[in-house]
Amino acid sequence: MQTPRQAFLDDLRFRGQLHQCTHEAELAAHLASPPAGTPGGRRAYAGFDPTADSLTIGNLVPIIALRRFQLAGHTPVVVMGGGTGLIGDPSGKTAERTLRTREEVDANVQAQSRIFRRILDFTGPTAAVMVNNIDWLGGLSYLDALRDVGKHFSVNMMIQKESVKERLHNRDQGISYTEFSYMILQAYDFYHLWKTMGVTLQLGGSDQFGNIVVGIDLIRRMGARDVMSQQPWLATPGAPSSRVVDMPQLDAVFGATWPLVTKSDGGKFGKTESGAIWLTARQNDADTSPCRTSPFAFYQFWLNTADADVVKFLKTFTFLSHEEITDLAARHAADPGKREAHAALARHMTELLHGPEELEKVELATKALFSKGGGADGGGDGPFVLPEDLLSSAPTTTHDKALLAGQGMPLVDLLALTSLAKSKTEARTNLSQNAISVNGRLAAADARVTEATLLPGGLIALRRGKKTWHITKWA
RNA sequence: GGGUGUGUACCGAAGUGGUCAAACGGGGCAGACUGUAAAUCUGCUGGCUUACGCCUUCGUUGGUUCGAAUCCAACCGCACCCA
Repeated sequence: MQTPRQAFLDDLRFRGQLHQCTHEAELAAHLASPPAGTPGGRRAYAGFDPTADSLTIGNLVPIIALRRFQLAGHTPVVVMGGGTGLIGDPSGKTAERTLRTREEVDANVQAQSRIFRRILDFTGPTAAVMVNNIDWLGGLSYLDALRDVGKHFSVNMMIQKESVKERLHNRDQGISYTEFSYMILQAYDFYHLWKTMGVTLQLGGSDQFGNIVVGIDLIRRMGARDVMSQQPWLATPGAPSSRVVDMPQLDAVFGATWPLVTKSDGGKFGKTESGAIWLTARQNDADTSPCRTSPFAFYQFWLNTADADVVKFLKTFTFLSHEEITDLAARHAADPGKREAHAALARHMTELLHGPEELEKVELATKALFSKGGGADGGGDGPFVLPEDLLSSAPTTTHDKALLAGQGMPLVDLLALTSLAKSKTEARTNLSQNAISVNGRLAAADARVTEATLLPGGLIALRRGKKTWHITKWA
């Protein structure tokens, strides 16, 4: 019987989340046997770039990987790139990045930490640790860095790296010395975490494998000195020591990567027509304005996962057990139309990021808007009931109530003022195609809105197609 | 610095004096069918107009012409080659 700590890698493998891994067998053994007196197990880290004040679902994979690590009985370490974020990672980027100011980066680090507190457990023996690499990179002197760190890097090796090579051979988009050095900083991060906190594993996306290996290399080189001074956590009696006899502890440093998330239709994961899917709805807890991605939109994103992707996403993103996932996959195969797997995915993710209360609201709204005979598609019987969530998630505009007096105004004119149509012509097109509903009822091409159209609260709810809503307020 | 190309709508790409709001493909939006999928089919895709039609647009600015995306000039951008 495996212990949870051992099972970490197998879990990742089941979920298709193990792409590359250094010394897999040794890593498995390493995870299985943390030294006595360390209830927190082993320590692994993943880095995050504070380029925005929130994270998108593209960033979800590393957070979830850390949480899996934690659930397996180990200690996750979140490294906020407050320092590296000032530089910018050239991986996968075709153009030099714009530099952020230090204030921007600091603010982003603060804002993002909410998300980590939500998913990771910061209490108990395996309490997650959050650190900011500005704390050690910020104080690094240029000369010291060149002497102590830079000496271990061969430029010949660095220019072989894919992320750099691409930019070197691109005639009109070169790479600055700044971004070229990014690799060194990331490697130094790993070294620093290893030395001061005993972090022995770095997790990252497959595009990070090169950087991770460079970090491992650096630890082997710089660490040779440190071993001599007998760092206590390096004395790991249970650790495998077969590889390098004279320097066993230095061998116990690992990297593992997951594959980049792809969609079956080749589209970019995490992007919709209306932009990226964010993990938070608001700028901060005090903010009440609708922005980012509402819980409703978040839920809908997952619910609309393509059939071909749904099982993969369950494996990648949820903490459901292998049995539950296998079961859902079977049910999905048996009756795709029922969309049980989609619903489970959407529920799980929404609850994880937004909590049970929000999930409940979102599900009510979904039911009201989409189920047959619900408020939005009532088809004539009973008053239209506007789901509360729509008020906060749908785009809203305010208009002068005087426009509704008497004959009111043509619906065409109103649509052109909303996010639903860019011009009257477009509005007319939509109307003639029976795409527009007012307060849940299909609207005629020559329809007008009057005071009689108003819902309680002075609102009129417009819908284009099946899913696109716009709320108008009248005052 | 020299040469040769090239610039058309959201993107790609036809169009080389009137019949051009500009073929075709992709993308987008909507409808039908379904499951709030996928695939398929249909419509729309510069603006205003119930409509006839009108207005603005083919890198920019001028010019030739009754008439210019199309011809001329200058300028700007981009690509490749030479230095």
